[in-house]
Amino acid sequence: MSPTELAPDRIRKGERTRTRILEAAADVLARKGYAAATLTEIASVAKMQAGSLYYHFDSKDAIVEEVLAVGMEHARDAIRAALNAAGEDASGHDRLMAAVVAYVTAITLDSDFTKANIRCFEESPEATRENLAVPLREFANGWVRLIEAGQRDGSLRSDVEARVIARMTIAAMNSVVGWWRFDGEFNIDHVARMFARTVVDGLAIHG
Amino acid sequence: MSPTELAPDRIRKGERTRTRILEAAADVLARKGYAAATLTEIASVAKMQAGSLYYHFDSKDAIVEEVLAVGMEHARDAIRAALNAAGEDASGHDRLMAAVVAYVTAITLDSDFTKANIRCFEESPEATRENLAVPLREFANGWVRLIEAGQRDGSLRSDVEARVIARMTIAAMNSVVGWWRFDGEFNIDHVARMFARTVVDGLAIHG
DNA sequence: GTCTATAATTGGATAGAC
DNA sequence: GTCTATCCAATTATAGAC
Repeated sequence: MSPTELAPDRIRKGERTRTRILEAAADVLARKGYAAATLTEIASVAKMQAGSLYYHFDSKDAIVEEVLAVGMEHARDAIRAALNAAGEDASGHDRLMAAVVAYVTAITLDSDFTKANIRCFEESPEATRENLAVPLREFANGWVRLIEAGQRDGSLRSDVEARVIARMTIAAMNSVVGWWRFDGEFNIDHVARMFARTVVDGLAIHG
Repeated sequence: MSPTELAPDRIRKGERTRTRILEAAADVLARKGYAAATLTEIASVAKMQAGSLYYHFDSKDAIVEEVLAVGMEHARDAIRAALNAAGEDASGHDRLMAAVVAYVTAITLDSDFTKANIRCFEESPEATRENLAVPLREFANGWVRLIEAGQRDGSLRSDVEARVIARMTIAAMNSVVGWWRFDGEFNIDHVARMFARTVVDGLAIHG
């Protein structure tokens, strides 16, 4: 907190504009995908001109990268909260179930950041994907650890490879953002529970 | 068969070039995605110049559309063959299991056309997706019917919505092309059976 | 049928006024 | 901080020679 820093409300103003741009970018990226998302449209949604974006960001890819990173954080936070609610001593099966329901709910009902991340990560340039490799791997590893914990405590079947099933589960959950609509036929909580019942109970040891 | 048609070997020659272009396009589309696949690179792989493509096709999107359509046909054929082999009187559970193994195998080991379809369909222009809406819906409906048949004959659980689980299953299977490598850690037949065990046995009625 | 050359368009990025 | 004007690179598509 040095005396040379800007006045508090001036910081907030600059931050607000930056946030407005990121929200606009998340909206456009989620709807159009990486390549079709133009700076002109992002600026338009943010109610400014394309050139003005460069005062706040160095490049299109810098904007995209931050949107995707925020999307991953949102998802991670939602899962963490659900796992804390479930408790450390719940079975691996029950914790995986809770994580699936939380994640599916988060990516459909929450901000556009998670949707943008899911839709655009694979389409984005290699440099962007490399910069996000650490949080992405951490995200994937979280699912692997959940499954492995269930295999260890005997609540999930052990004759499948946790790393493979984790990838499969993530893809299955992510697909929901491609077709689910808020005003559609299915209640998202209903969808999330069907997923959990199929994938998680498919892993369950029945007895 | 009018007398004005071209000589047979001339037809074959023209067809071969056309096929070479489609194969080159499938290769590039599968590796780079829709937007990053340039006509220059497609032409280069097909050993010709970009301008020459226009003798055989009207536009980039015409090429893309045909590649994606062929990809869907390949996948459909692989599934059909497996279902025929399983037989009409196999249980819904066993037929779904056979279809999953066949499809996962097809999209990883077969031509680039299926991979291009899986990677590029969502990124492709709206007009392209609309033109392919009928075969796509037919593909999805095939999985729904497989699941519903199993629910009717009592071999699959009925407390989930077949349309939702079909979409989930398709996405889970498609995700394999994103990470599986021929020379990687996992045998694809092994992966396919793990998927079938998890998703299909997750739907199974245990007793 | 294929090539070379080029038109036409688009979209990311920069410069300078205000 | 934002705008307007403009540059520059890339890419689809066309024209005409061979």
